[in-house]
Amino acid sequence: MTAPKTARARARAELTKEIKDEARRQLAEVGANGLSLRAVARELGMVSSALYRYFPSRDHLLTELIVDAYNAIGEAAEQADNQPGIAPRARWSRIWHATRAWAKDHPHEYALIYGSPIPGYQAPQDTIAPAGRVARALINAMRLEDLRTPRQEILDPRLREQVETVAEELGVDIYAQTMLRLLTAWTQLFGTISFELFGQYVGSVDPSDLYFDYVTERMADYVGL
Amino acid sequence: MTAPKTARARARAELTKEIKDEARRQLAEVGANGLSLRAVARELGMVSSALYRYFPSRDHLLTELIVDAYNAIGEAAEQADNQPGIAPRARWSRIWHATRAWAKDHPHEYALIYGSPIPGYQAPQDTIAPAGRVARALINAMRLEDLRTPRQEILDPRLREQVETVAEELGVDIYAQTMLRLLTAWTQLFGTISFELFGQYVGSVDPSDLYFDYVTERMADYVGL
DNA sequence: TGTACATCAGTGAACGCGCGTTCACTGATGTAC
DNA sequence: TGTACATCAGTGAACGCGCGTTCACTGATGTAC
Repeated sequence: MTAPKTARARARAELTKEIKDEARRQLAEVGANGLSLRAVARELGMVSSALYRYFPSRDHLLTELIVDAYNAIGEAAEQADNQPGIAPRARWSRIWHATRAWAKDHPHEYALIYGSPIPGYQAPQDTIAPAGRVARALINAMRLEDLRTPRQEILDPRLREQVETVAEELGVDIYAQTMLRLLTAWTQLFGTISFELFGQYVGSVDPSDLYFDYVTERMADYVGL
Repeated sequence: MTAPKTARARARAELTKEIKDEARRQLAEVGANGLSLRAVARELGMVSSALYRYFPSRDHLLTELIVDAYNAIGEAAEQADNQPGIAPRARWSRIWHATRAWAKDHPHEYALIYGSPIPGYQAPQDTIAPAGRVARALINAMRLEDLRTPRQEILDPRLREQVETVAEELGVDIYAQTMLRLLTAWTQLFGTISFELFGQYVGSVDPSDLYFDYVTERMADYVGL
């Protein structure tokens, strides 16, 4: 976080970045499980043990890649929503499309965060906050009156409690039913992207561009936009 | 498919099953990428080369596990819907819950089919048919009048064509908009299960039982049940 | 401004391990006559 | 029913490969006085 001053610090920051970039490149070829420190070092013309000056272990490198990926997709979503004076429904649509675009541009990083968990790997706390950025962007796109629209739906009181806790933690004043619908739309967003990237739409809506447009609209309706 | 007659054939069928069972057991521990023929053989008290009498390669074994998993989750869905005289909406709900229950009971087999693609592995044609069984079960639960309810929704003609092709292949007379909503609900079903199993609901709707009930109902509404 | 010492990056060898697949082979089971 | 031959299952050794991590080390960069 502090600005690098010495040549050594600058070199360190640069090499750290190069290691992560090369690791990302390899991720795209062999997936998270195949990611090998030795191969990364080889590609950078270093000896494998040198990497241990930068990352204490393979898992630590993976964790950084995961956090970076959550932040990158979150930032893509936020960037799509940085234009002033746009109607909520258009903002919603822009966020959906930007999220999908990032995923299609970085399929293996996407798989790293929204695919199967890596066996033996335990996600540390650091991943939780960045993991919520896309969801947060979607909520931000909604007006207060959208969040507070009441609905006639039976709701189990224990489920209501669960979502009200989440809303509190997010610091959002949101009607429980709307929160649930947002949660469902959020699931739909990533479910649709995952199905597209992981090949489940082959033989039905593949290519999925039009279908994605369609779902974006349906889910905007669904959350009351 | 033919009944085993000779002792040799019986032994072969049994060992093939034992190999797959052991492979599934290991899948649960180390995931698809970690699945090792040598480890499977070791566990069965065989020498690793012996497995090549049963499966020509590791990829072939994986393919069989994938096909088996699709069939198992499909069968779970169908089994849930084999009781006569139940209303469509209840059938829908039973299928949703049975699918989730199978996934929770077999998280690693679920990840094998609905998680990130295995790098370097190419799914052969054999997986396509069994992959559709859950979707087919959902359609079967609906009445003809549910499938044919018209809706006032703008639909891109190219998207309409895409889904009408699917409907034809399925041999179902279904209104295009309803087909799309089914596709969305199908995505929601697996998106929700994946998010639950892959840990995305940690910190919000975890445990997810009540939330899953809720989504099941919302999606039944959504498809017009 | 110059020197002495501390910090750090990168090396190269080693440890201990695992993997998929091939191949020539032995011995048991099945088949045709 | 018995024999001769063909088929098949399983062995054990080998090929050629890759991995994460540790450790004692050299030499360059940074810091304090």
